[in-house]
Amino acid sequence: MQAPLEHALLGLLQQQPRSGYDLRKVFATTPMGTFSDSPGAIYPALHRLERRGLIRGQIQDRGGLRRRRLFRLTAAGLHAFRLLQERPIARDDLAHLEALMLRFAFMDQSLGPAASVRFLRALAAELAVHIPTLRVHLAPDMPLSARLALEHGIGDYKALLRWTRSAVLRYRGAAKGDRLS
Amino acid sequence: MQAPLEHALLGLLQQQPRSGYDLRKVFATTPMGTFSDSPGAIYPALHRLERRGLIRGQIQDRGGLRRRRLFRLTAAGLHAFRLLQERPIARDDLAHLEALMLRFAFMDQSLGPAASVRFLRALAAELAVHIPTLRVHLAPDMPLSARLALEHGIGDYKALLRWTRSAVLRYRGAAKGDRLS
DNA sequence: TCTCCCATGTAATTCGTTACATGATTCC
DNA sequence: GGAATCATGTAACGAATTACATGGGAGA
Repeated sequence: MQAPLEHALLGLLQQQPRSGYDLRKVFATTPMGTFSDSPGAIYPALHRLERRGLIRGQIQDRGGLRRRRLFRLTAAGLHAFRLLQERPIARDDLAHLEALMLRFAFMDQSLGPAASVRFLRALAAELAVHIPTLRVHLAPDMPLSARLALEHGIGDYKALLRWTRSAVLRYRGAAKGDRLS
Repeated sequence: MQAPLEHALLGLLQQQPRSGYDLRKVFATTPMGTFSDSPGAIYPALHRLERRGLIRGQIQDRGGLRRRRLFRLTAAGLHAFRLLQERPIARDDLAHLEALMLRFAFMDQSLGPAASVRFLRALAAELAVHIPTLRVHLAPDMPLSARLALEHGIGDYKALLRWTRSAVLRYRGAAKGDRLS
């Protein structure tokens, strides 16, 4: 299972049980808005995950109000989600940074802080290799807008690399804070 | 036509005539690697664009070597591409920055530097409205990885805002350079 | 001969989009 | 009474993915 939507759904359901409507609201109102909140995307995806045994929906009858289905991860679903979270960072993943960041956002809850730090280090290593390959495309005769766009792209990866380092430091700080309290 | 792939293909064909294979190589070897270079994506997309009269493929018979089809924009295709490039920046576009940057990369060639500057200003205005709405989601009790990911997202938009301003200055500098030379 | 690169295509399947359909409750 | 919100679904269509198929040339 490669599909980013299903990955996101598993991550959100791992946090807490939610209904399809709850999930739609997450996509409609939070920074996870890269995903569509349309019912035609979400309900079929939930049914697929349920058919594969990764989630289970429980109908709630709440006197009067329309019934809703609360979905939660099964043991198999939790396992599948952890596998997705653990998978090593590939070269092509750098072309989809939003997906990587979403993965990282769920990292503490799925695999714990130590895995988060490992993820940050692996990401930094990939970035260090990738960034120099981008500069090659900076030709002297490009249109200015093309050049600026490419410069922005490179700057973006460099900023991400700086972020990975500061994020590792934040984990150190958090660990020290734990010991002190 | 909303499809990002078709938008990218029109942009690349507007730069110069290319074959399907040429286009695949662009996606495989340049920073435009967000798009798939698989033949199952590109050839059908080219056929669609040709059926709609936006591009025209000319078969080259090059004694011995396998024939290739060189595609170029038609007048209708150029018009359609300009419309795509001109379209105002919408709120939801901010969730897909890569698509926006790609649009900008083609801006000088499709609409000229004045349009590029207008685009940068419009983008800055949208960002100024959008960034404050993200901070709301920084809750005190988030897992650290989630918090760091969100902080990165916000920092990313802020860096983009700074970039728009420096890019406008680069256009001013370029104009001044033109006058001086 | 074998592999790599050039070059174009199709078929099966899956997934997302748009639009439509339904139905209850709350608030004005 | 009408609009907004809660809540779940389906149908038609379009498009991407993966995998397969084909065929020629160049160089080891």
